[in-house]
Amino acid sequence: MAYWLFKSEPDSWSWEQQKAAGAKGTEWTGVRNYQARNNMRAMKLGDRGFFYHSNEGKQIVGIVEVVTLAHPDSTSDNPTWECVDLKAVEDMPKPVTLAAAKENAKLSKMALTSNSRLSVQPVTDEEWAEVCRMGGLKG
DNA sequence: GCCAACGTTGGC
DNA sequence: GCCAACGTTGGC
Repeated sequence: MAYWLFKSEPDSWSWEQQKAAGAKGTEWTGVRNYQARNNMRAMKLGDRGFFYHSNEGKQIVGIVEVVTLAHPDSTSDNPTWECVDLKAVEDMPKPVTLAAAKENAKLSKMALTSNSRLSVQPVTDEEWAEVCRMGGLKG
């Protein structure tokens, strides 16, 4: 299984809204960046991701799961843009802030800290385990 | 609200 | 195909 990180501004799409979408999940729309789209194309059913609030909060607040493979983004006329569907799995018992991630040497190579502009990022097994530990989850 | 970093666009 | 100009993102 692969791990990912999804960024969203809570003003446009928040963790609360994601949870409200329930078990069938909802499209992760609005990605208009090739690198981010390619990451979504590489996703498989059951892959997991962190849900990160940018701007406001600047912290990882929950875990999501990929419930459909990449398909055309229904909010775009251009079939170039694709997205997956995500469902909320669980809250981070203790949200992991960007500041905390930056201070952790094990996370120094994480895309979140080194390429903050990328909205859908790969996460390594080691990074996943470390963030889960910081957040109070087993992983 | 500012601005640095990055990605995209478009003229040549 | 290069690169300057521009727009957007997101941390501060």
